[in-house]
Amino acid sequence: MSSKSSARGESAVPPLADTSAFRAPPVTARGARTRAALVAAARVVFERDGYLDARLTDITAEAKCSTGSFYTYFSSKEEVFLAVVEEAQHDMLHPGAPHLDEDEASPAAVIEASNRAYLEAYKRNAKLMLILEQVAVVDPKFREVRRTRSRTFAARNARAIARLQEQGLVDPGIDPKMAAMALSGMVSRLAYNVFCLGDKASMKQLVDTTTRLWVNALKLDES
Amino acid sequence: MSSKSSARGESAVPPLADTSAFRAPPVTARGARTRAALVAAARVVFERDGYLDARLTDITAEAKCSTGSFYTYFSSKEEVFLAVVEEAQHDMLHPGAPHLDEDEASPAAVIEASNRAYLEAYKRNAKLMLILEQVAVVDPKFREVRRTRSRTFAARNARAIARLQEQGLVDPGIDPKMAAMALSGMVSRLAYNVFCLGDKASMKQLVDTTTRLWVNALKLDES
Amino acid sequence: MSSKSSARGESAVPPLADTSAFRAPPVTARGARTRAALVAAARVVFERDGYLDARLTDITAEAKCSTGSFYTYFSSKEEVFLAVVEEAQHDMLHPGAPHLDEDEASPAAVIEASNRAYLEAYKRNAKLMLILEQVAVVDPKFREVRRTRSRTFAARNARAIARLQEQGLVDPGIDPKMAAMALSGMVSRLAYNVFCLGDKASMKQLVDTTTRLWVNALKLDES
Amino acid sequence: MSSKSSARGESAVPPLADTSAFRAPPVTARGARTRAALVAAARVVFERDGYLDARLTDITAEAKCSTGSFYTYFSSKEEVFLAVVEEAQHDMLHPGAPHLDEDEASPAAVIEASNRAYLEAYKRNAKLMLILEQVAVVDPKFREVRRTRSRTFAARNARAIARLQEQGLVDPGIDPKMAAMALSGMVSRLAYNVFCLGDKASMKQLVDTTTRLWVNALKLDES
DNA sequence: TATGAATGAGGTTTCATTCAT
DNA sequence: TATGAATGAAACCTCATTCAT
Repeated sequence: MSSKSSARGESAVPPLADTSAFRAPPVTARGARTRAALVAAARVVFERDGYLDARLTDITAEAKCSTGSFYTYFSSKEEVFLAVVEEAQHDMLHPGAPHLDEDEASPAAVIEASNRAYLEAYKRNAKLMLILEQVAVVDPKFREVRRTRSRTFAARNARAIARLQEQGLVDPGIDPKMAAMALSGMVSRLAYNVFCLGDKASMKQLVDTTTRLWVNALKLDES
Repeated sequence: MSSKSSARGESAVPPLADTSAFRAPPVTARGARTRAALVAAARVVFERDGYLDARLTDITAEAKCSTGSFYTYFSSKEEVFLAVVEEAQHDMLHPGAPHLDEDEASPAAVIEASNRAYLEAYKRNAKLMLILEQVAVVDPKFREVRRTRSRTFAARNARAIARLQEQGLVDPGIDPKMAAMALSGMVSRLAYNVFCLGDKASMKQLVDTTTRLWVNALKLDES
Repeated sequence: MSSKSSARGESAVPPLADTSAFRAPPVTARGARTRAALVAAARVVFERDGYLDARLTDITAEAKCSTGSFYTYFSSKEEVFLAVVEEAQHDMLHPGAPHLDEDEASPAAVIEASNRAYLEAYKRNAKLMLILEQVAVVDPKFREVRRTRSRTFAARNARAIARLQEQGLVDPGIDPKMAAMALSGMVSRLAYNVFCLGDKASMKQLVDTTTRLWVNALKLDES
Repeated sequence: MSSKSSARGESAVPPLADTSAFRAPPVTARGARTRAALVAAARVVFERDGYLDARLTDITAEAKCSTGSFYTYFSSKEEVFLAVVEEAQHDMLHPGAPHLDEDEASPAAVIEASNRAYLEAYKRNAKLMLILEQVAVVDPKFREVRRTRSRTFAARNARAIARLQEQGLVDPGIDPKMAAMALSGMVSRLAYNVFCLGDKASMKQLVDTTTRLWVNALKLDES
């Protein structure tokens, strides 16, 4: 259970948790295949049944392997869930869509692109995010996973706001960290309400509204 | 167990659920005391252990009565939880603090007072809100309770924004409903992050930031 | 889990363990009946199948009650076993047979009566003693139970030897405690070998041999 | 797996079991090394975890070889344990210490030397003896191993007592076999209590007490 | 109105052993 | 001779709810 820090290259994204002390990773190709099948199967089952109602035997059945094999790679339901969430989290934090060149595009366009990317990634992973929200309430480990996402976005946005303030484009009376926390939260809560809880709004409405409110809230000078 | 709306006089707050079909309310004074003790005990146990880990026997033990007595007043765990949440929800929607007179105070002052009242009510009920968030994910009935709160606030705010637009004080390009949803969500998500998940921010920071962002976002004319 | 000392009146026998913190004892007659049935059933199953192979469901089936009822009275297999062993231990330490009056009977007769009583009690409880021996190796709690028995006998015998030394009837060069430990061990090991492991010897041989060896070993003056 | 006796030359020690039908002994030097590493590792793991809790994977990990390799040399957990116990049993029955010359030394000195040798060998192998005691209760094959040790000592002692009776040095009223069984048991039970269960006594106390009690019990004429 | 004993379904987890490479 | 992934049966325990007293 010792905590070895695992370098992840230049990525600014902190790892979800120390997974190095868990089950040993597979050394053969067959092992890797089985493990991957289990993670994929787990995602299916978790999204279908929720965390609590997901039964390990359903996961192994879906992965077409025996119960025992599950424990070759994971030591508990919690641990597969972490593996599944880690994949999704990666997609959330690094959506494939190419970022706009911040030097060329207008700040408003950058904000719009960023909000759209976030909302679309959220939509792709909505079911899992719902489950994560539920588990995070109960399990501190997953609470941390969830907060890692929030804080990563908030920090990213705080830096962007500060930069715009330096350029004289944004209301200098604003605290970049608090504003970033509030505005990021606004977007994610909206995403949660719409994609997870079923509030009604189109993607266009979401992108337009969030972008306009960001721009207004920051008093972004669009001249 | 289905949720029929039942008028409750002039209150604008929709009831959480139809409680008329549940257990008959206590008729004797002793019965009323026992029931009250159970609700209080349930709040303690739910806040301490969470919904799923709360055991009925712990609640009855805390209330110093027998297991059987529980079923004299409630027909299930769900039902006591509803009773507990109903109390808290009432406090959230009708915080004791006197509202400013909207006709005399400036719009910004009204927004600030409103945000402060919300944040303080959230803080008082944070533990329970956390549990409710968890249960809402799983149980549609409580999802409804949660959304009732969101929509009550959003609707209230949407009306206020529309009124300010009519008075020419707010950016007419804004969709009052979407903006209200987004801005209310911003406040509640902030409250959730800080009071439930432990993010760090002072009450002053929260009130100042949310107020400024609301004012900016709406392009509220403060002249 | 707090450890309340429970007085047991004038008995010199220490309790096996603190059972007061376990499940609450039954308060109704029906409860007492069920609990007693479970203990009796447990003894049957443990003696038949051994500790490890004893399944809780076999015990409840034998006691004609549901699995759940088991957990009303005991929190684990370990705990019923303790209850069963406690009964047997009581029989071992207080065999019903009336002790000889030590003032009137000759010391050798007292020794013989004592050895016979021990051997007969051991024979009655042999199956359970075997199981206890097995469990004691693994579980410190039961190791303590087992040592309690050894030490109770050794202490009792040490006092008797010391008294005889004071009366000038026994070799003064003997250390009463070590001798008692050794001679008590001799009898119990013999009992174990014969009644548990199947070595062959008649009760008469056992009583005669142990008595003679005790008398000789202590150089008991029989004049 | 049945236990056929197979002569092993002049040794008076009966073999524990027929090992000829087990896995073929290693033919290469590497194989011999692996097998030896497994036996050594098994002793470590058995002493540390007990028989039941010892996992084959722990043994192979300790021996730094793969799971599969285990089955190249042993066909089951039982079989390694037998190999481990056989080594220890050999040490118990043939302690390296040179026996006194029975023709020259006094009988009491022979008894003392014999008891000391036994107690010291027991001390060396105490942990394993504890495990064996546990397994013997459950598995007839190991019960036999254990009884082999008891009976070997008892028989050896019975012959010695009979010889001393023939020489007129010992109480003729004693049954040599029963006395040997009882007195050997006394020593081994003492060793078990002190070295396995943690009763307190020094080696000197043990040797002095057992020797004196033997001498007294046999009414050994030391003139 | 109060009591507390009884119910019972069903998922998680373990690890000796096999066998394809 | 060495490797390590795959197998799968089997049993403990929980706790919301009922109901006889």
